[in-house]
Amino acid sequence: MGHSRYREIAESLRHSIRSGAYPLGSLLPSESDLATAWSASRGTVRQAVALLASEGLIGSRQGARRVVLRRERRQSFQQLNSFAQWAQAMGCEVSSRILTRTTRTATAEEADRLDAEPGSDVLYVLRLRRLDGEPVMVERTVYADWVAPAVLALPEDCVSIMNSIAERADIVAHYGEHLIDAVAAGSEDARLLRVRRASPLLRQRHLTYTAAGRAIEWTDDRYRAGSMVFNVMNSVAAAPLERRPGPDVRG
Amino acid sequence: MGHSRYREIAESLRHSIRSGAYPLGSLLPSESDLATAWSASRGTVRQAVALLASEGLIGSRQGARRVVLRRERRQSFQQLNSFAQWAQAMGCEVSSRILTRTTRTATAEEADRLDAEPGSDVLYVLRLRRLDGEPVMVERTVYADWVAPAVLALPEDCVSIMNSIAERADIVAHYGEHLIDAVAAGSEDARLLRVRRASPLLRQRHLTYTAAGRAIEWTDDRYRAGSMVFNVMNSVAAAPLERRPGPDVRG
DNA sequence: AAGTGGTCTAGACCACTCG
DNA sequence: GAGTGGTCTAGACCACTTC
Repeated sequence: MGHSRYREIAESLRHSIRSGAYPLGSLLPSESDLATAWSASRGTVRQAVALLASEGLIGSRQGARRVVLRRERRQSFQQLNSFAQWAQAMGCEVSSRILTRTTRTATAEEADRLDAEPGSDVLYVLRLRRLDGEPVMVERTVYADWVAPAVLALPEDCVSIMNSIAERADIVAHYGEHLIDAVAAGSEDARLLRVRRASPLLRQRHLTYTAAGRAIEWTDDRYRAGSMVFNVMNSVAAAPLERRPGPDVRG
Repeated sequence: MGHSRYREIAESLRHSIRSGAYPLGSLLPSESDLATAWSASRGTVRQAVALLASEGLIGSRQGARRVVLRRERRQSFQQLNSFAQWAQAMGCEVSSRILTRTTRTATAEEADRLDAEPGSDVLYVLRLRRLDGEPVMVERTVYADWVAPAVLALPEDCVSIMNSIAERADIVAHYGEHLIDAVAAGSEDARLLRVRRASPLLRQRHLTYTAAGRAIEWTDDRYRAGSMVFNVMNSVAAAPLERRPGPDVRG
């Protein structure tokens, strides 16, 4: 993630947008103007503006100047994957407690998600997570067997498991897949989050992979309604988020 | 969306991945191999694989071959923005009915979202949407005043309002911003969706813009729990989705 | 008609992975 | 050390928007 010419140009444009030098709805300079201003080739300038477009800051259409759509940058991979890093970036005081940590046989779905043998062992972890002291999220994770020893070695108030196993065991997340829907609180959810049974929760299930495509964990996170919102920008050129039919669309 | 060389290459690779010629976890040919095979330049090949990466199908790391992460393609902008196009692509029979269509004064939030004068008029539309006959989603939309005439002219069982106003009034959506969370069903929601009051619903609010950045509509869609799931893939290189704090994170 | 972004080429050097 | 992807250049032509 070192410095490169196009990142430098992108960072400068990002700063100009954030500071209001290019207000919302205004037009960016043309590619050739930027190229001469930075004495870079047009290709390099295009890499810079493509980066901003992928962050949702600007939009482009053939034949017209690029337009400013947002002022602020979208958050990083780490912040989407890690509750702790998201919360800390927002300036909230985050705390976590592991309530259960047991080795058990994987269910059929868990084995499938983790790409493990049916009937093999997984490590199940139940955690309650708080923001500024308020219980906000219940997290239920199964870790693949090869990750389990690193997770078992952590203290029960560990703030970021993914962070810790990256540092201590060199297990690093590179890709993630996320499924987002709404569910009714079960009795355990209700007790831990201090809400009524069957009240609405926002659920984010996610599967995390290494760079080589090996599954690390499969997680079911449930947020108290009102405590979190997911946000996505899209355009005709790119639609990162997808809808899927739920299991009971038909009757 | 015409054909171009890199789209042609991307489509071919996408087909090879889907058909299993490149199985999950396998490595793609190198850029130079692809370039000679297609007698294209390396730049063009890079555009093709960048497209697949943006769809979440493949991952890349400097120095290593590209790896296959998924078999299936992510859906399009239209399918994220339009319930009708999403449902039709899945092969469901979709029907809609407009229950209310009234002109009223915009609330402060609506005026803000639509970038309109406070106190100006908007068109409010309440719709019930069904998949295969089952009520699945309640949609509440406010349209900007300049869009209202086109919407008022549509029949009450119009399947896709965005589609219709694109064809008839040349009002075309280019960008969208989406906020996803969970809410409890209100009494109107409960009656229309045939669920209990306060039961969980998945809410997708979205703001739609034209190519010039002008706001078209601000919508609150509520799905019966279990009828829909949002899906997103991310990587260290790109995180399209973002978390946000909800209004009541603090106590 | 002029300006702008979209596509494409044919090179080059560097940083990184892997055996 | 060989192979691979990441970055960059300096051109070219085309499609589209704008006036």
